[in-house]
Amino acid sequence: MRLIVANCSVQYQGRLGARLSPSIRLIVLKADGSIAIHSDAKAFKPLNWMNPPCTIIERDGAIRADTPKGESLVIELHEVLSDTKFEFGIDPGLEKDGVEAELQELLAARVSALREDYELLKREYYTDIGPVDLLCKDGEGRTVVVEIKRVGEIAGVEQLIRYQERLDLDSRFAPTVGVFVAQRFKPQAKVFATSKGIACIEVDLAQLRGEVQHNTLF
Amino acid sequence: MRLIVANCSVQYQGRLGARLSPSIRLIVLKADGSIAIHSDAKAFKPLNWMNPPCTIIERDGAIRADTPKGESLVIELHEVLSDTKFEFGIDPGLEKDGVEAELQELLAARVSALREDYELLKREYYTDIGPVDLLCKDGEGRTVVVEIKRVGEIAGVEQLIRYQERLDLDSRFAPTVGVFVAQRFKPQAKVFATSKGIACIEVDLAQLRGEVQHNTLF
DNA sequence: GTGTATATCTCGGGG
DNA sequence: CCCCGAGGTATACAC
Repeated sequence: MRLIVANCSVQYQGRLGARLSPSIRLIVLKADGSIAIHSDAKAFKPLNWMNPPCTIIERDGAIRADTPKGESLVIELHEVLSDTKFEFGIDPGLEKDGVEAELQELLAARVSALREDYELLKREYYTDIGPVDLLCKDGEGRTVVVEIKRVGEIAGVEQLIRYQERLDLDSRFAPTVGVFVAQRFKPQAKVFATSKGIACIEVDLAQLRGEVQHNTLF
Repeated sequence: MRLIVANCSVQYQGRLGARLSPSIRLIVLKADGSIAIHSDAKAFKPLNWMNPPCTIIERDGAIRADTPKGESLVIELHEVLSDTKFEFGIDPGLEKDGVEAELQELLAARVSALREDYELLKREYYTDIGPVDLLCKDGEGRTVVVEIKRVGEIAGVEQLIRYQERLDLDSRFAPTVGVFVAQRFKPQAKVFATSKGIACIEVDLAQLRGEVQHNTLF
């Protein structure tokens, strides 16, 4: 990783056009060929950046990066305050928990937590318009399409409806029942889902963890 | 801006849980109180981060940040390779062109580019479920709801349908006509839109710029 | 490669 | 505050 602190101007042309007039900024050149230009505010987003693969040329106080797709980033260095280089090695990477995937995993292991008579048919059932989180069968033999979100919003309801419409075309599944599961629901999403005949079930991650743990132990 | 290169471990607890086992990384502490931890790959996304407002405490070779909302980030510094500080001043900021807003502006200035008989009623018409990009009237006096995207995808069609359904409840507008405008359409989105009776119009940004320019000049 | 969904999304704007 | 939508979204994953 190479870190340059410099007064610089930047120009990006590609998916859109973007310019940075002269100011002091941090320029990060990473081992994978990526470039990021940061101001002294906002942790997350660089002002400008370039993703690999790109060819980087440096000369005459300027750094230029071009991608095969025709994007270009030009950094003019007016005054370099610092220019250092470090060897990092390979990062072991980030471990996460509490994302939607874990919620899906926990619910797949115990769909009866949603409703007693549910039985899991398939987790991540792939339709040609995207994957259904959980496909279940209820006590009356109806196919239940389950969409899981951390936060239940309108877009999730629409996603669920798309899947239902798709599966309703298949005689093995039609007519389907839709169930929207989340740790928290936006009120509008709940209203919208209900108006479409979709049940909203609020689940608690910590509680689910405990239940599945209990299931595994005994 | 303070730049620390160090062998460190990181733990985040908040919206989810995340851990980083020991490795060399770049830690960026910005003037606004934000913190970002970067590995030597991927330009855009930090491995871990913290947004302001947060209170940062440093002691015993550890940096700890807490937000009022109960998020916490703990960085343990095992070995510091570099620790430098720079004054940046205020950044003049990023200037962009070619984003959706420009497309919307250009089309608002000349809705007849979409269809000859269109007349603009209102740009950014606010409904209670979100803003309609352009509200127009066609030659037959029908209300036209226009949704603009740089790239036309299924989600955009659903957004448009939501607005239409909302405006169809209003006798001043009902029944509405839906028009989906983009510089480029995903085939699925086109199929879906057409099946819902929504017209897809592909526009060219450069051409629109020229036309509006022409309009302004003569 | 395209297509789809997720994200500690971030960021900005309006009410 | 929240809600909503855009983003050069990035990133992961299945087909």
